[in-house]
Amino acid sequence: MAAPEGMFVLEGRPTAQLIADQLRELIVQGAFSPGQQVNESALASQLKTSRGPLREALQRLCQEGILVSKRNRGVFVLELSTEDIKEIYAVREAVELAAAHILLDYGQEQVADTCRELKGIIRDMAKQVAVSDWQAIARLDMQFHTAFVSGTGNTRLIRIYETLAAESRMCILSLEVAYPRIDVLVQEHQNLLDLLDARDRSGLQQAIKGHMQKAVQDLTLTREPSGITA
Amino acid sequence: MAAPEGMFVLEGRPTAQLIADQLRELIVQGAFSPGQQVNESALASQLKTSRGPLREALQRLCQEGILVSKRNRGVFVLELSTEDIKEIYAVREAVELAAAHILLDYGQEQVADTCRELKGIIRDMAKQVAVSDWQAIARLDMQFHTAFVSGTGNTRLIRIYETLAAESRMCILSLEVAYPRIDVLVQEHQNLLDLLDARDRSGLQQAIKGHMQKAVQDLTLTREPSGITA
DNA sequence: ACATAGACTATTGTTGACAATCTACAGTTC
DNA sequence: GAACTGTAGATTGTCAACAATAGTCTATGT
Repeated sequence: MAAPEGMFVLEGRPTAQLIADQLRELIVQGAFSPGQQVNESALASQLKTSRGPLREALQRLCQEGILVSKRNRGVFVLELSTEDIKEIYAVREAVELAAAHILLDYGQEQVADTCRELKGIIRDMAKQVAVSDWQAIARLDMQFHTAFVSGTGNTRLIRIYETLAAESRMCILSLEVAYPRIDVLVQEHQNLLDLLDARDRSGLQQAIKGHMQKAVQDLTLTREPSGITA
Repeated sequence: MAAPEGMFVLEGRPTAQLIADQLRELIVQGAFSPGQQVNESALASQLKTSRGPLREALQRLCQEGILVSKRNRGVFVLELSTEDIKEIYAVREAVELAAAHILLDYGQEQVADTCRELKGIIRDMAKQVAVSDWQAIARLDMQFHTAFVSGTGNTRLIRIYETLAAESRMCILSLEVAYPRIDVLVQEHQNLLDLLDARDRSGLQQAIKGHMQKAVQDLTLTREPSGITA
């Protein structure tokens, strides 16, 4: 018996995961300041739940890396160092490069859906750039890259990237307005899309590397004015 | 006041993490059969703890992917499909390729420690091959690759790879003796080490790709005799 | 005045009991 | 005999109270 279309099981996912998703969104939106301790009891009552499920959710976020746990001390919001930023973008580069290769191994028609989705995101991005809604731009930026990786259909790659996306949003958030080149932003993503659509493997590869390198530069320069490159 | 050398805080890590590590090792060693339900109460008493901490540990393992959780049903040991195997090795390839590039961007002397460690692992592997201790061989195999990635020093990349390593061991376990070419095993890893030591970037790149491709072939062929390659 | 020892407080870690939900089996009806 | 409904058992999900730990503040002695 096939379930009627549009009818889905109520809350099929575990509660802890739902709470974790909610909390993650709060954190990447900056509801907590970096380094701040997360009080279990307070949060539990705020989210209308008990400490048990909440602790399970915190466990998840600790493993994802956006929270850090210290025994008998509690959990704290991750403080990002320049080292962290470099790490995050190095891994993002690796994942996106892999995604690019996987996508280009597929046929043109299989990539079409992804291209269409990316195109839509770029259009939305352009709109938000016109209004200078930074929060929305940051979200769409990550949405673009997440959609790109999702195109591979590799669930593990996608899961990994979602974690990286959350951390990236924290990076961007932690230094406020960190998009020094708004005008280039849309153009740069459009370029990635064009290269994918043109199936230009080495071009796309180079573009991804460049995109990540620039991001790290932008993010680290505002932190360490002269750049203490070890 | 710096803590005295060699003296470490008793159980500095959260309990849930310790339990998770213990459980992961049990699962990877095959103490549970794939698809089997994990009974919380039973496990809790076995591990001399309560259901609370145990559930937190299970959350961790669910997120890692070696357990799957169904609401109001419980958690079950992951059943690996051929699709899963392809996914896992695709991501492993991506991570190891990234690790290779990062390592080769370092200086020769920085890579030396990693090479030394890898050499030791290969030596141990050769010993276990002589005795045909499959469990030990599987462990050393993953230890080699984990050490390789650890050489990068990128904590995020390492964490990702540890999860993949656990899943890989489950792959190998689920089809019993899955090393059809014992003699080549040591040689193949030695080859990877030599290429790293020689700083042969493209050679190492190709070797990693080949290594992973062969692994997927070995693992999937025993499952689907004629290979239903979609 | 400074350092140290003690108690105090706030927060986490753990436990056991209670409630909600699902699967399986048995009984009933067509 | 087959299909459906209702009940029973087991297991997970949730909660609130208890215990333990780390950090802080104060008091005391040198």
